[in-house]
Amino acid sequence: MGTTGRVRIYEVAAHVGVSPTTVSAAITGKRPVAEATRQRIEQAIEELGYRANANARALAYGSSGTIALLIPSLEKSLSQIELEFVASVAEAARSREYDVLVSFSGDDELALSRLIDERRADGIVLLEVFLDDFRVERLRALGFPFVAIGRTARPSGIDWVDIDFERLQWSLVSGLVALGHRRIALISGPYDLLKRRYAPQHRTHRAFKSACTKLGVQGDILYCERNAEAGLRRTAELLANDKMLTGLVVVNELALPGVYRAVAEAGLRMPEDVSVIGQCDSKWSTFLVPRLTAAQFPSIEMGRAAVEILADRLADRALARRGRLILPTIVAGESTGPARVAGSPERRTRRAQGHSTAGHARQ
Amino acid sequence: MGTTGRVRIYEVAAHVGVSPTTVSAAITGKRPVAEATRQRIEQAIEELGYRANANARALAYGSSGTIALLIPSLEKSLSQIELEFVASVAEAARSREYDVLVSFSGDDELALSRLIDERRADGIVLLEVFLDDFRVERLRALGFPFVAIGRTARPSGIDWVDIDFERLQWSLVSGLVALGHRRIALISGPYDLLKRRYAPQHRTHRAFKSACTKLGVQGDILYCERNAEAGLRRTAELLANDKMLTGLVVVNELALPGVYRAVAEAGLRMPEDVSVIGQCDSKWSTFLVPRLTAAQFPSIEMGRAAVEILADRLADRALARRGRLILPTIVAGESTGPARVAGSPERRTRRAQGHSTAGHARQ
DNA sequence: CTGTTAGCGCCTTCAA
DNA sequence: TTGAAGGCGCTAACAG
Repeated sequence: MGTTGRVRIYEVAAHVGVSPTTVSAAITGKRPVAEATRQRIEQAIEELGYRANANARALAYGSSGTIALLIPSLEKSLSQIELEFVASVAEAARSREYDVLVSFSGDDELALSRLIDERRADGIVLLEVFLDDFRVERLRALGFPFVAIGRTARPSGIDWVDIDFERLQWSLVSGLVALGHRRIALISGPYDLLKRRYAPQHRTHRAFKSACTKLGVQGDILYCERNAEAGLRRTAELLANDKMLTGLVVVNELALPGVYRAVAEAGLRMPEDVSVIGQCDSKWSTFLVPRLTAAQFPSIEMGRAAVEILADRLADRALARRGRLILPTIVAGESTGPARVAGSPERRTRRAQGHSTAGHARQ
Repeated sequence: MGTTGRVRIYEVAAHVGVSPTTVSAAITGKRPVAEATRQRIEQAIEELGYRANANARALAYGSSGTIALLIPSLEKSLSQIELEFVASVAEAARSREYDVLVSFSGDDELALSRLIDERRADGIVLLEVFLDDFRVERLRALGFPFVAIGRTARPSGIDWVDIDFERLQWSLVSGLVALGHRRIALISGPYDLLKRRYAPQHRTHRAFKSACTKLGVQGDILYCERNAEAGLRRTAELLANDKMLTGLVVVNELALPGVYRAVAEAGLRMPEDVSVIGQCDSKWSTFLVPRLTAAQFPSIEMGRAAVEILADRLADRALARRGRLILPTIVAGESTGPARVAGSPERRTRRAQGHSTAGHARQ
């Protein structure tokens, strides 16, 4: 089946004794075909193993049945979160009969041009959006169908899917505060990204600060490169400089392993001495729970939603622009309050006592 | 630039005052064009923002400038390793001016047909190869260009890139034995995959057994589903049933977190009581070292090699078939010999003593 | 209901 | 060195 060298629609037509047009009609269903002929055509297609050439069809249709996933690499390494998007978008696209072109682009200008001007994709799913994003502006100006995962400062005119940062940070911070934590820190991405107005970071910071203010606790922000080494080094500094700190909110997935180790190497226990909440992919969280409370990044849900919106738009240009906020699921680990009442310098003294953590003994 | 609605080669030709043929010639360079005209053409292309329609070009050329990455999902979840392939293949392909179509296929028959019969891709990179693989057979029968990441039982007639399992297992097992371990286990994937003749698993088992035999140590094999929960449960059973076990070789990346936790929850220390060597992605290994010795899975190197071979073949059909073995880099953690001389039942007694692991105290 | 004609946008003969 | 004509394989518009 389909193992044949080169079967065109002409071969099928000749085999049945009709014109190529009729075969085309039978396949696309865009015009009526007599039941008898349609059956003979279908049989011939089966026998000859015919499949329409996608390029010829794309040329005739003016569209390629392909959506592109544009992933600018912020730095060299990809987080698990970003990679999960690929899988979820690919799967969602497949169920709607779209192919997926991935573009890990360093040069967005060129990549966009390939996709749009060369007509390689009918629509685009955009990752890693900035508050001011030239890609978004350009796509909107062109009227090219796209969905942003993340959103610009004023996203009213576009389709997007994003995390509900406000509710997420409120939920995380208020959770720590309810447990008795009074001094917490946000371990974020590098300052450079913030300066470039990387949207998730901006919204996270604003939401974190806002939550801390409303709840009356001190919340500092630590900038940290997106890798484990930086996480280790920066967190070690943080813990050494601020002995009153008892709660960490980590939104830098790639740094998380380092944070984890820094806490351990400082002789502190999780969660008794320091409670850590991490926003990360579900695989990491599986690993880190029960010591960690994890906000599981909803890559799969977001990827699916993006493709759904994009496919709808490709099918019908008349839709209103859509935005969708998604709240990550929070998997509660063994978070507890600080071992001593926060405010006393007791936290670090436990270190000298050399207590055991074997077996993750609870209480 | 390139922001224009629809610029065809005709527009460029008209703008310059030559025929489309000449413009085409200037672009492809497949026939001489006067220097003066070529310059005017290039300027017009720049001004008008012209880019050749990829579908039309593909139709005329008979090839699409696209390679496909075919990723059968063995189970639901993708390991970090598999996902790294996507990134490395995409990057390598980009530098050779190929687009990458990803296909996370459940139904390979259909996916292959889309790619080959519908001419969506010029070549294929195949992941997750089995010893007998119908995809390989079919692609070979068709003479369709492809590179397998992994290899069939007798891969002489195909292009492939694979791990050097023999040398890897020898190196891992002999390393443990040199440290004094006499009883070790391989934590592998599920039995189902082995039965289906999943190639990496077969080769790993054979190499592991062979190394154990040559070195005169007992090496058992534990089958384990590819997720953290199974890793935890199965490893806990293993440790409980075999108190003499002191060394683990884990080739199941998705189970590794569970293995790690099982060791901790059994009250055993790594590496003093149990030495663990894991074959996993570099991000995991960053997290796990220093307690773990890691064989870093060379996804990036393999992805690059695959694209390189494939691109060469697409450029020139006359090449001899190529195979390439790659040996993972081994990052040595704190592996040590067993705490007591192997052979005595001492390993487990340490548990009752309730010693501390705080700060990963060395010695 | 079906066939003929024309065109999607590019490339490649073949003449000039 | 250049242009005109024809084709890649399919679909859309128009007759019949």
